[in-house]
Amino acid sequence: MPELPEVETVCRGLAPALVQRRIVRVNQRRPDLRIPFPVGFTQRLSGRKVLSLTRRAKYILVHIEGDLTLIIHLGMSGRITIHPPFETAISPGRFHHNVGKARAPREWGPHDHVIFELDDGTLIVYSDHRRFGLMTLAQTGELNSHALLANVGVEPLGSQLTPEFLSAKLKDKKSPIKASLLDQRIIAGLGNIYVCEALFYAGISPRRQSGTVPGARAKRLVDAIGQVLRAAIQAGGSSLRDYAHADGELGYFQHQFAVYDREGETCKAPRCDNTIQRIVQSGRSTFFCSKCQR
DNA sequence: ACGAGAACCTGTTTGC
DNA sequence: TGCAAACAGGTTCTCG
Repeated sequence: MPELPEVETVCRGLAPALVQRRIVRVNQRRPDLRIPFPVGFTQRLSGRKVLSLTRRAKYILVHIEGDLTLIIHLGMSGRITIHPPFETAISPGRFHHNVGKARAPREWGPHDHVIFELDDGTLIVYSDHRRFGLMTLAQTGELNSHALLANVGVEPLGSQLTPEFLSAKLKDKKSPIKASLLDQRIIAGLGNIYVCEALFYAGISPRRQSGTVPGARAKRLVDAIGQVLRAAIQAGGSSLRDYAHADGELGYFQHQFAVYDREGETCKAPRCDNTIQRIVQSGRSTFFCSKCQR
């Protein structure tokens, strides 16, 4: 899934299609994703106008008139695609453009779980084959206290992520720094890829105890996190297997990772000939250079 | 209270 | 070639 840069990219891609449009119909094709859809999900959205889109951590927040916000999480494999009205389905999951003709009745693929129809005929399709994603509704005015958002930490690209803040959070922790950076209650939005990448650029071993990071290392880490995330957003998010841009293109940008998924390959640091290692930390792959990261 | 591991689910890749 | 195991961007629950 999408980590913060991918979610940000989806948000930005979705906004022009959604904002100021009215949702005319919602086709909810199963009772749940990771969690059940809320009662009245389709009815509460139908006929309402979308005011704006924002992102908090890895959540997409679709703000809708009438104090309503649609909260979307893409999980590991969630995608959102935009299908303009002139597009016609040729088979489940495949499309071609057919300008000027009415939309043909279409079949949906087994993983197309929610289809939003907008007042200009555009379809917004949420697909998620692993179903680790979720959608729910909240009152816009009470978003910050919503169970899903109440405990998320600071935005890594916001002004709140400072070396002092991070130092204070890590000070008494014994767990490896890798685990702390994945903890959404501290920094919201980092995932497995960008944690590996940020630790590499900061020159910090993923195995290092969190409590030994405060100080100069925390400064390097904050800088590295910002640098890595900004670069990824600039590049339009990293396209991996299950991720597509909001416009539905598989527009394949091959992100150049320094360490992620590069086990056995040579370290990219200027004068390093070391081999990237893969280890498993709390059940997830970590990639790092044991010479550059201490 | 904390941290590691399992569970949730399906598809793809890897290894024997 | 074929089948089974391992693995995948995340979150949340349980157990020690």
